[in-house]
Amino acid sequence: MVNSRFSVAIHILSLIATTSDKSQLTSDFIAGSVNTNPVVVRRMIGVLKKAGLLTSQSGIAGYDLLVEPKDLTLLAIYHAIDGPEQLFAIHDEPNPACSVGRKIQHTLEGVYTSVWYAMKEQLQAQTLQDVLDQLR
Amino acid sequence: MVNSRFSVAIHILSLIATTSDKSQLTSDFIAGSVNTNPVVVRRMIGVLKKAGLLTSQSGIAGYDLLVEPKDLTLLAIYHAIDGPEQLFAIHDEPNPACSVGRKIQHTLEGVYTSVWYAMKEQLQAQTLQDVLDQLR
DNA sequence: TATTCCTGTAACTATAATAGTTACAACAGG
DNA sequence: CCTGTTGTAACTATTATAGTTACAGGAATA
Repeated sequence: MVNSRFSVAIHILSLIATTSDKSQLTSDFIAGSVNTNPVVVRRMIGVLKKAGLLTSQSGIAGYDLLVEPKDLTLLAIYHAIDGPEQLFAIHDEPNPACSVGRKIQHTLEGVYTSVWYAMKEQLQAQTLQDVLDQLR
Repeated sequence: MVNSRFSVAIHILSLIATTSDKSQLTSDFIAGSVNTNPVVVRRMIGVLKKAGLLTSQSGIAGYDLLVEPKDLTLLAIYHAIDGPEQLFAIHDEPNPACSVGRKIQHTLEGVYTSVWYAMKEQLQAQTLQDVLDQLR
């Protein structure tokens, strides 16, 4: 199972999208909703900011989305947090002297790529707005 | 990224399927092809055996598949090694006092389920025989 | 200006997953 | 017996993840 960063990122973005009172929207407040540490939140927000999904100003409470929820696909969020394009790890340096070992990496890459594409399609089909609609 | 057990399992099963000289097929030989420790191989084989995919006899070299490669889907292998049905972790105990926190877990479960189904379909569509064909 | 609240970030710690390793009991067959 | 093998428990090393402490610096305001 992959880590919970993707979940936390979606949670944070949902809060930013739905909280109208910006002065309330501090990393401390967000951390209280996510149930984690404010630094973990600020760290994640730094990543999302770097990816161009939101803005913030040092010293001032509040964050703003730079992309409309309906235009923000879950795939874009996934990429923002640097989610891997390969779901399954492939073991290192299988034996090239063995006919299976020689070709297994390339073969598995093909298999995993088809799996990843199917996943990708799902992530692209859903936006932050869809998530917000379900949160109501 | 998920661990490499799935890759190792497929590698091991491929070797068992393609090695005709059973006396050669020891955990040591397999470990040499995978490039890992024989105990790691025996451990994994124990798991696959428990799932009913192969047999072995204590003290005797050689393993035998119990399912025809063409009938063995990658999904079955994935399930055998207890691959999680949920790809992404969801953070624990979001704040129920917050409207987002209250519903985020359920919402994300729905999102991740649709992603998992797409993945599942791909894993079910490919068999060990497909892998063997590509290894040639 | 001093105070307060906030962001941004570095550095450290704790925990858990993963894989690798050592060790050894038990089985098979010459 | 002796050798080579499987099956398993137990331990270690490495890494990823998340949580935490600490603090520099911006912004607003009394």
